[in-house]
Amino acid sequence: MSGKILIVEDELKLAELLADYLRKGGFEPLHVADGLGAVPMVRDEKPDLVLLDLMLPGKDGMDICKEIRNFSNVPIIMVTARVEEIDRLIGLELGADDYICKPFSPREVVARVKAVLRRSGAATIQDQGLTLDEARFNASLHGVSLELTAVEFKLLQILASSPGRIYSRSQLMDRIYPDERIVSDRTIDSHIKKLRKKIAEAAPGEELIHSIYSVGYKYEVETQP
Amino acid sequence: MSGKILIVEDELKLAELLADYLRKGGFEPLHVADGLGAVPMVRDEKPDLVLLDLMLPGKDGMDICKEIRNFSNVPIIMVTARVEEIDRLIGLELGADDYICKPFSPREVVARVKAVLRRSGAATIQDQGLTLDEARFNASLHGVSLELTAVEFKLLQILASSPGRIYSRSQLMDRIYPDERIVSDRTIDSHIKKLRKKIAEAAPGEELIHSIYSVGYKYEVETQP
DNA sequence: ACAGAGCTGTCAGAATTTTTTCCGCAAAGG
DNA sequence: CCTTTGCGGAAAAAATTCTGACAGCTCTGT
Repeated sequence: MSGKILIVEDELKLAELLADYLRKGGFEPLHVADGLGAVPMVRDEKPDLVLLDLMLPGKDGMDICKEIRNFSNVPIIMVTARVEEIDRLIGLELGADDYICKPFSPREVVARVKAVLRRSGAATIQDQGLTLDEARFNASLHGVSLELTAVEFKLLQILASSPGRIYSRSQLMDRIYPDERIVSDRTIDSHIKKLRKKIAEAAPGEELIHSIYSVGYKYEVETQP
Repeated sequence: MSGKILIVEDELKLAELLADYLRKGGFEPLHVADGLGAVPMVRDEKPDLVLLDLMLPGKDGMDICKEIRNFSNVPIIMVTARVEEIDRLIGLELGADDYICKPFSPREVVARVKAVLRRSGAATIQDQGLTLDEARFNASLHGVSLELTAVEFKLLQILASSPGRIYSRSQLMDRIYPDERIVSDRTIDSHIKKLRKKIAEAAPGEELIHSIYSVGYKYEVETQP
C-alpha cells in the first residue's frame, strides 16, 4: 500500500512529524502550509488522500473540503483541535471521510490513513449485479459486458461509487473533466442516454440511473417490496 | 432507510449506553450479546451498520467480520480494547471500515457511526419520524419515502429545521428563491397543499405542517395529551 | 497520409414534470 | 355580518429532461 498524501497544515513542526511517520509507513507525503494553496495542489498533484487541518490561515478548512469535493472524490481526513467539534462537522455533511482529534499520536494517524485508503482505494466497484473494474476498463452487469466508452465508464463510476447519492450535472462535469473545460449541460444528458441504452440492452427492464428533476442524476438499484 | 445499527457487544451496560446514545442520534439500535448470533442477525435484519466488539464469547470478532464480509458489504466498525491492537487489525485487512479504541466516549462512537454511514447515505435532519437527507434528496416519514419535488423538499427543509417556528410566506419565498423572483403569495399555499397531501399519504392522520392565520406556516409534530 | 469507424459535444423540438396562477368556497376574525 | 385568509381542484405557464440527428474529432489500420 503506497500513495501520495497531501498534508494541509500550518504548524510546520507538526507537518514534518506527520510527514516523517507517513514516509516510514510507506507513503509519499506532500505538504502545503496555507489554505489557499491546498485546492490547486489537489488539482495538480492528485494525491491519494488529503490530511486537512481545520484551523488554517488564509482559508477555512471546511470551505476547502467543500471545494475539493466539487471536483474530486479523493479521501479526506479532517484534523481538528477539539472532540466537540466533530459533531458539528458531521452535522455540516462536508464529505470528509474521517476525523482525527488533536492531540493524536502519529501512529494513529498512519493507521487511519491506511484504513481510509483501504476502503476507498478499491479499484473495482461491486454493487448488486454491477461490476466496474477500473484497471481493466471493463463494466459488466450480471456478467454481461457493457462495452462502455471512456466518458460513459467514468460517468457510471462516479455515480455508482455512492449509490443513492445525487450528483448535479456540474458536479459530474467537474469530475469527468479534470481540466476546467466548459461543455453544455446537455452533454451529460447525452451520455446518460447512451449509458442507459447500453444498460437496457445488457439487462432489459433494469433501471440503474435515475434522474431527479431539477437536481441531477443518481445510481440506484430498484428495490422491489 | 433511517439507520439500523447492530451492536455486537457482550457487556450489557455498555451496549445499553451505546444504544441510548445512538437512539438520541436518530438511529435505531439493535443488540446481540454473543458472537454466534451476530451473523444471522446481520442476514435477517440487514442493518445499515455494525458495531462489532472484538472480544466476544462464543466467537472471535475477527472471524465474525470475515463471515459477514462473505455475504454483505455492510459498514463495520470494530471496537477494540487497546490502541496497539489497531495496527495488527489493519495488517489483517479484515475489511472493517473503522476502528474505535476503548475506552471511548459514546458521543465519539455516534460521530464515527455518522461519518462511516455518510458514505452510503447521510441524514441531515432527523426529527421524530421525519428524515431529510439532502445528499440523496430524499425525505421519508416513518420509513416511507415522500417523493418530494425540489421546491417541496426545500420548503419542508426550511420548516423542519426549526420545529415550532413560524415562517411568513415572504420569508419562505425569500429562502426558496435565491434570486429575488416575484411570485404570488398563493404559490406557497399551493406547495404547502402538495406537501401536506404527500405527508398524509405516507402517514395518515399525522399533521406536521400547521397554518397560523394571517401569519404563516410552521412545522411541528402533534403531541398527544 | 487517408479513409473509415466510433466517440463527443451540440442543438432543437417533443415529452414530461413541476411550478405558478386562478377561482370558488369555507373558515376565521373582528 | 362582512372582510380577510386559507384550502382544494384544475388549468395555464414554465422549467427540465429526453431523443434523434449531426458535425467535428480522435483513433486505427492500411
